[in-house]
Amino acid sequence: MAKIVTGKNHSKKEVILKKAATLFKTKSFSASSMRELADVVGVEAPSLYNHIGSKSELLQDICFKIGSQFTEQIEQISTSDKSTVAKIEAVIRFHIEMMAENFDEVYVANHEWKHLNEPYLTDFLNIRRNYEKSLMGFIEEGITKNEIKAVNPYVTVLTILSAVRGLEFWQRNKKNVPLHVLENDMVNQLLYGIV
Amino acid sequence: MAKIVTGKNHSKKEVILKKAATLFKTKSFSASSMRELADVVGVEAPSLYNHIGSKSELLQDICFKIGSQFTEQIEQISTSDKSTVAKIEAVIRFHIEMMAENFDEVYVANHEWKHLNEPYLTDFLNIRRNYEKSLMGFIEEGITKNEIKAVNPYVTVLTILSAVRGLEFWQRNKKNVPLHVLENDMVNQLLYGIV
DNA sequence: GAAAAAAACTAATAAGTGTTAGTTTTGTAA
DNA sequence: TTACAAAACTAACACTTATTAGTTTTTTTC
Repeated sequence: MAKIVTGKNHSKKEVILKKAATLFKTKSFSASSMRELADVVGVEAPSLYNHIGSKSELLQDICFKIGSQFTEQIEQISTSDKSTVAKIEAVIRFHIEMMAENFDEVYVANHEWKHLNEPYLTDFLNIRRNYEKSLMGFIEEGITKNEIKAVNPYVTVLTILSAVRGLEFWQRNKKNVPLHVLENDMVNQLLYGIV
Repeated sequence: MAKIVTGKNHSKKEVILKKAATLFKTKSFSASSMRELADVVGVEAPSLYNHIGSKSELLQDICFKIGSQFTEQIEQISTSDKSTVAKIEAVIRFHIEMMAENFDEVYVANHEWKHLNEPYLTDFLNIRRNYEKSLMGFIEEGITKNEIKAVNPYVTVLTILSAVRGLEFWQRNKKNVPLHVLENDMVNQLLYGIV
């Protein structure tokens, strides 16, 4: 009889969630089966249900855990006394660090949210929309204060968020390009350009 | 007995491919069934097989059609006599236009290539790697010629490609932000920054 | 209009899906 | 040791999956 091995400070559900994130990232949510997940966890598929409610619930937990971490952070940056440019920089750096530390979960939240059921799908999209609004607020504030060029705030938010989201492709080159180089160069390009 | 309606200059396979791209974009490749596709096409599922080889083949066709369009374009830009900055700008603008004109296919190629079977998966990744190398060549050339700051070329490529890939999120806001504004502002931010 | 080819159909297959029921084993407290 | 709960197991269900076989209908060609 196999057993779920839990490290210290990790419930069995957390172990399952972590392995699910890795599986969903690698194979996508829909193409991942509960039997495959069970294999990775080292247990028979039905045994998973002693710890989790459903396959959907796994996706929900991953997406909202990441979602709330980002929300929390941007609220903290909002209420700080940084300059607007420094706020934007802080957002970019936080994205990069989240990507570095919670790659699988962030990847899944970014790519597989589409498979959330209602009402979670709507909730998740609202969280994201609010996040984008906060960041857009920084941009607008920066333009008002003449700290930032008169650009279209929406396009700027789109560009920044897309750029940091693309960090998933960096993973394979981790060794060649260390984190701090990536962080500094990306911040510099997005804020000051390359020309 | 239902029938596949083909507009002029479109084979029945092309009709299926177009609808498949839309379906795969909306629901993801794995979560899309041949029965759903058949529904959209207006025919029973087995009838599709008179025109296509398999579900996988649909994904292959979509990915490689888009892949070769990008490859062709970057080769053309490579052999042009533009300045390096102008070359980079041309790449960004081409991405935006491709996204605007072939949204579904580009989206699927960007998101669902993971589900390609071998040897197609390897081939596709090679195509992408070569594309990235070409773009990286422009950056390196620009640095050598002092037209571009001394940045890390890999990070720059990553940032640019991620930004343009993120245009998929722009679709919903098409009406508020017209294409030429998006194009100009994104080019400007990536080349000249926002500060 | 007859013959051939293309493209639709129905029926079926084998494999895989998430999940439940019921049972047995394991770990914990008294 | 005994009782109880947690967590594993096997077996099974109801469905869905891509795809094939075989047949019928439609379209094209002469």
